[in-house]
Amino acid sequence: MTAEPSTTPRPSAQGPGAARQHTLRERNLQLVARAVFDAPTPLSRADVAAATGLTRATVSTLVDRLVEGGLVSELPPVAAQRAGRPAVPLVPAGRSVVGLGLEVNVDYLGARVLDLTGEVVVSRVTAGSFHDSDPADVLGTLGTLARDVVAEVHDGGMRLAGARLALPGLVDARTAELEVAPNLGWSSLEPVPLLGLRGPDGSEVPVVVANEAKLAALAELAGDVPSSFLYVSGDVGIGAGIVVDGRLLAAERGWNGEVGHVVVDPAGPRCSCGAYGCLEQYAGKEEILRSAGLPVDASLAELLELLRSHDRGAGAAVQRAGRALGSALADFVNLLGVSTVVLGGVYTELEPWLRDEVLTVMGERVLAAPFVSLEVRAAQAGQYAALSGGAREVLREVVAYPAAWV
Amino acid sequence: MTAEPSTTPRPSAQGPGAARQHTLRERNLQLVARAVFDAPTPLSRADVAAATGLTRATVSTLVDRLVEGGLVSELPPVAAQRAGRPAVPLVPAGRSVVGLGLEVNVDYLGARVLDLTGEVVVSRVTAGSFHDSDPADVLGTLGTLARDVVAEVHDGGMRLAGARLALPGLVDARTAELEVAPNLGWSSLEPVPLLGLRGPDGSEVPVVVANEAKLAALAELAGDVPSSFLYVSGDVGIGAGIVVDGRLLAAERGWNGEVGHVVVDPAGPRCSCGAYGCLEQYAGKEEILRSAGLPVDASLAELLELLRSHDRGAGAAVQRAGRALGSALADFVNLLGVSTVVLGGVYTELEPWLRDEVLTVMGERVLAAPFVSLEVRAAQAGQYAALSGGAREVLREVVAYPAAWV
DNA sequence: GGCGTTTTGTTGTATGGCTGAACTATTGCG
DNA sequence: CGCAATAGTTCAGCCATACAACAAAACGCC
Repeated sequence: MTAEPSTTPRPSAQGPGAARQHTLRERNLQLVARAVFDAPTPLSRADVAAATGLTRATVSTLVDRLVEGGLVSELPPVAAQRAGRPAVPLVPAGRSVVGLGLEVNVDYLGARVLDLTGEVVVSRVTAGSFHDSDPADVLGTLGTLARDVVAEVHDGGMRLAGARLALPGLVDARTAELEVAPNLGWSSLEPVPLLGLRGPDGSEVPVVVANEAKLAALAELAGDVPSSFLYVSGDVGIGAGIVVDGRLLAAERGWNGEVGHVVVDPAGPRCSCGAYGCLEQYAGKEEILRSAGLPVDASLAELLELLRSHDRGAGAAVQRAGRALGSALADFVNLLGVSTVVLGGVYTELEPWLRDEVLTVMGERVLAAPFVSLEVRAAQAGQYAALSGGAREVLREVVAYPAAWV
Repeated sequence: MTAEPSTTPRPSAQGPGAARQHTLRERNLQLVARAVFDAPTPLSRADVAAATGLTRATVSTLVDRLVEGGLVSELPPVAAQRAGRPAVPLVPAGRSVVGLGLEVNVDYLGARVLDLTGEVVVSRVTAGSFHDSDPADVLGTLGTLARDVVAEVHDGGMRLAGARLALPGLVDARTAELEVAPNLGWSSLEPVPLLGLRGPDGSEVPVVVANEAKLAALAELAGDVPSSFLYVSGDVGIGAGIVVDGRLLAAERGWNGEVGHVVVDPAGPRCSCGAYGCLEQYAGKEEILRSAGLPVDASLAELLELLRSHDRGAGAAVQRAGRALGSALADFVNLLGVSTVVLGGVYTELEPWLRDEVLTVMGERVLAAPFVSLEVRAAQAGQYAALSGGAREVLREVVAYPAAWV
């Protein structure tokens, strides 16, 4: 278990390396895997051939490999209504290869395992309060939890492809270092060794660290969002993930999407970052609560309660946040040319009260507004989206480089 | 002339199509071409083999194809200082395959031809005043100019790979339609047919339309910029190009980089776009001139004159623009995670007076500022950068898909 | 119920492009 | 002048795909 492929640098399926014979294999395996995994309804080998442009002969050998490798399963052939030999439906293999999502956030930590069908195999979340916590302590706890989960998965005969650790802060994708996580009070540390995560057979489990909002953004891809969108996650801080063609837009060191400190009003209140009038001072969770007349450590439920009872102050607070958010998102859309915005984090449940203000301001400020239809919607991935997004991302790589598994 | 390849949809070198034997050829041709074109000093066949990981045998046949196709030239073998058979240096072929850049801007139009070495083969620019002009008229004039240039190139025995038309406005990349160009007074038209451009042998010349600032951004790649940067071009309007890994970041319909209407101050002056306090109201060319005490149709030279003589008002005007620009760029950098900003258009010459303010404000507002070194520099591509950038972009595609030319 | 039709999946054979090793070409050096 | 070193070429072998023929398993029609 805890397989070899993820440790190797990466197959040259589309890398800049020299293309050899086996490169063809890799690419076509990927092509076939994508066809099977992306199809809304199970395809047969012949369908795959038609979809990919490969011949049925080639598709047959490739599919056989994927079945052997445990990435694809064959369903019992179902007699169609038309003439001809019945086709064998191909589907993603369940409970075979799985991905692990891990997360530490301000008020919980958890682990979740997904299989290639997208189903949840195990999910364990523990509530807690990790404001100004000890990294070694918290990550050690998560590591223990993760080890249990990995063992359980292993006993079930599944193979773990890898793991993603989501953290609410600035993560350097190259060095796997957490630069700073203000709301945890953590800074400048390497989280992976602190997990101490090993497979039951003592093998290494490859863990990649990433920003929480970005992984949550990827979780949306399980739904019916377009392949390019902007995900904005509101909490104490405000993070964002930019998804283009189903993949995160990568920056030099992974430090993009820092929407929380976009200028809303240079004459506004001073922000913790040192500047004035940042978005966080208008649409951050604590600021919304405060301006709704609640204590900053109040729960989202309390705010929703007020909103549902048409409380004046709460309504005004959320409207104020909506205007600021709309202004920042308009900048975002002008710069990136994306037309769909998904609201995550606390914004998900506030969406009914935020939506109108956000759309109004965006309509005013987005230059291309007359030509495109801007869409703002609530996130659909449910709670602990980053856990699912992380696991999903691991599995996306499996499908993208299936050659390592056959 | 005016070759066939660009009309075909596109070779499947990295497209999602099925990988066949000849796909290997295409990819490795591309690999070898890139190696030869990107090398700072001429490589031999053996060097290319070492750089790409292909065997010398394979490289030899591939290079022979590229030489036959006129993309690569062999220099006379120069006896090295060390032992062994002297190597044959390979270089991009000059005056063989060429790209055409076209542009209509507010006060000029022009055409420029570059060859694969990056050298200018022909360049013709005509001054004019195209504020509120007739599109058919102006594009017809440009078409005539272009036809002359194409004929000249053809008579010189060169082959034209294609053309890019740069326009200062919102261009839909899919439909090749110009949505709106405020400073020309144009809207909703198809520019390419109005050019009426045909090769001397009556063949079609494939023309792709693009935004002027984006093509100017690509021209910077000829210099020593990093492969990812942000290009901001100041003029009456303010445009931007986002370059990631040497390529423009593509949005759904090509409408990104609209930095001119980013929020600087919601309490600021009303903008022509309908919103308040847009960047253009602080750092647009006309606003800078006005606040420097010059008429809005004054030339950049007059402003520079004032600045050089340490005029108070002019200095303050540029500082004000610099602060606003810094604020907008900080948002940009926070969102995209790029650390290099190139100042183009009128900002190029204003850079010495802008730079400090821009960097100061960015240092305050960029969240990752403590961890990265932000760089702000003046554009280096010279005048009419979009002409060079457009021609360059045509040739980049030739190098990226050399299989069509061998 | 047999038989043609239709569609799926498999089994050869042919082909193109890369590798690897041997070979030729051309220089420097002792 | 012969040897070592480096560049480039030639040729057999291999691998993954295409193409075509074939086997399998249904339907339907008389």
